[in-house]
Amino acid sequence: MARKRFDDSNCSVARALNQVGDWWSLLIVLQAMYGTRRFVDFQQELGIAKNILCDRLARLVDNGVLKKVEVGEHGSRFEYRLTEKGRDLFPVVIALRQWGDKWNPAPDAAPLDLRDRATGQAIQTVQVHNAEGEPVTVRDVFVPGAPAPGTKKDPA
Amino acid sequence: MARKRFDDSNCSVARALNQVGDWWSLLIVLQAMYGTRRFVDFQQELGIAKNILCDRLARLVDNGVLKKVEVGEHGSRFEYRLTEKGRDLFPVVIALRQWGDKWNPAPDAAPLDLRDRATGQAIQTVQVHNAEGEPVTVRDVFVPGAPAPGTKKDPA
DNA sequence: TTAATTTGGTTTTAAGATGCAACCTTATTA
DNA sequence: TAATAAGGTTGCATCTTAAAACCAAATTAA
Repeated sequence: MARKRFDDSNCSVARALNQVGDWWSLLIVLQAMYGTRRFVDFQQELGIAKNILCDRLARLVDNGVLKKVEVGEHGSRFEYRLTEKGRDLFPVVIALRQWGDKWNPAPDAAPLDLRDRATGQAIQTVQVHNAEGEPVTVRDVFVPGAPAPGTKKDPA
Repeated sequence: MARKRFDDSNCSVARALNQVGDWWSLLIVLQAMYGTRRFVDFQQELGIAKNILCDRLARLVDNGVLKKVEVGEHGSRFEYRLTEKGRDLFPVVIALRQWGDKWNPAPDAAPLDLRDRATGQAIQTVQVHNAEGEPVTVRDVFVPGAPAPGTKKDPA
């Protein structure tokens, strides 16, 4: 059977995953944030098959995450650049990267050292903040109107 | 050919995606954050096939994102609960959800209204902050030692 | 106490997705 | 003019996936 699609799910995480939730798409976005723009560069840096790269780039363009720009200097060459929608994935990618660095430290690579251009200092760990700006965990929050966790059925 | 695995990639995002980067895993984590713990509840709420759910739960347990707890009250029944590693995905999931709400607003569902238990107020949008606590975008940051974006090769 | 149901799985089977290699077309370079 | 690079497309073998059928143990209902 076909892989399930979530285009019309009423969960926005599911719909988001429909756009960037496969193996390669988010890595392509990550590479784009690192400055990669050209087909061959994506291919080499990610080690991705060309047909898959074609498909994913096209899909990301369709979804408005990337835009395909014909660069005139060399004739029919293209660049894939992040749109605002794509750049807006920055917190997602960074949060994921920090999670990976924390819980699956690289055997040989240093954790992400991302610095603010203005100050030269490292950025903070991405967290969820309440209205006062204090970090909160999943245990500190609730969804209005939803049953409290663990009380839905079969309350153990 | 088999799907490429990234267990030993030196990119922590790739390794993170190896653990929670497929379609279902992150949705399972999301459901777990909403309080779901039982096999059947995951199945019903996600509409996922049982064999896939089995596989993903086992994989998440293997990766230390969930733990499988035998609940004694009814004999051989189990609960799947988030570990600290799993709860630590909170900023990732929330950032993704907010991105989805912003760029692919639900046709019929309201955007996430997540509130701080202590204050009752809505949480903030997840952002990347510099050392001073000011939000930064992908354009405001750099990786020490890396070439500036767009200057690597074939500088257009 | 027997039958039906729930829970948590495994198996089977098809339709898709993936990776690799080969090929193709249009530019550019030698 | 030949060779190479960029950006794809096509075919094929192999995996993965989804759905439904099936299963066994533990409850619950009658």
